[in-house]
Amino acid sequence: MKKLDREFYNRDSVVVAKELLGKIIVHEVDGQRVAAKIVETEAYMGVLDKAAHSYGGRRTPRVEVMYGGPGFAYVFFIYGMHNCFNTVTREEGVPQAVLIRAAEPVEGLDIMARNRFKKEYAGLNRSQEKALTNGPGKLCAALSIDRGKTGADLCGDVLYVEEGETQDFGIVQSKRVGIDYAEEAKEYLWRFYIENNRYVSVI
DNA sequence: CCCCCGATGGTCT
DNA sequence: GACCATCGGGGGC
Repeated sequence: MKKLDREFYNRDSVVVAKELLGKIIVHEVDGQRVAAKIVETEAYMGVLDKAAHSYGGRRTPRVEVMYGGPGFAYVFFIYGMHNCFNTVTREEGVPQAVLIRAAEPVEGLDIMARNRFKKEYAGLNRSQEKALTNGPGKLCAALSIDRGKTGADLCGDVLYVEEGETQDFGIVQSKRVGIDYAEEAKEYLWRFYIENNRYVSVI
C-alpha cells in the first residue's frame, strides 16, 4: 500500500487526526512487518492548546522534535512506564502533533501478543485479544515503539503509515482523554475514533 | 460492569 | 519535589 507522504502531515492536527483513522501504522522490526489500523486519535494543536506539551511555545529537549518539520515521530515516556506515539504535523516552527490512541492489529499478530503477554496470539483469551492495542501505551508496547523512536522519519522505511483498505466507517468526535488539568481546552472535541470499533480505548 | 488506587521514572521547576 | 496525553488489578455490585 502507498505510504503517506510529508504533505499529508503538513496540515493542522485536527485535519490529520481525522484523516489518520483507517490508515495503517507499520513498524519493521528485524525484517518483520508489525502493522495495525488506526482507530482512535487526538489532535494537539500547539501553542494555544493548554493540553499540548508545546503550549505557550514551551520548547524543551523533550518537545524539540515538534518544532521540526512534519512527518516525524514524537514518542514520549509517561507515568514511569508507558510510551505514547505521535506524528508531528505542520511546518517547521509550528509545534503540533497527533496522538495515536488505539489501533486494530493487522499483521504480526504473534509478535504483538508476545510483546504484550509473552505468548502466541492463539493463546490469548478474549480480553487479552482486545487489550493488545486498545490504548496509547498498549499499542506502543505491541508495536515495539519507545521514546528512542522520537525523530524517526515517517516517510522512511522503518516506522511509517500506509493508506488503509477503506475509509468506509462512521467517525465519532469527542473530548480528549486524561487532560483534566487543561482548563477550557479539555472541552474541545479534538478526539476522533471509528464508530463501533472494539479496539477504541474509551467509549 | 464500575470505581479506586498504586506502580514507576523522566522531565521540568 | 511535583507532575504526568496510562495501565492493570482489586473490590463492590
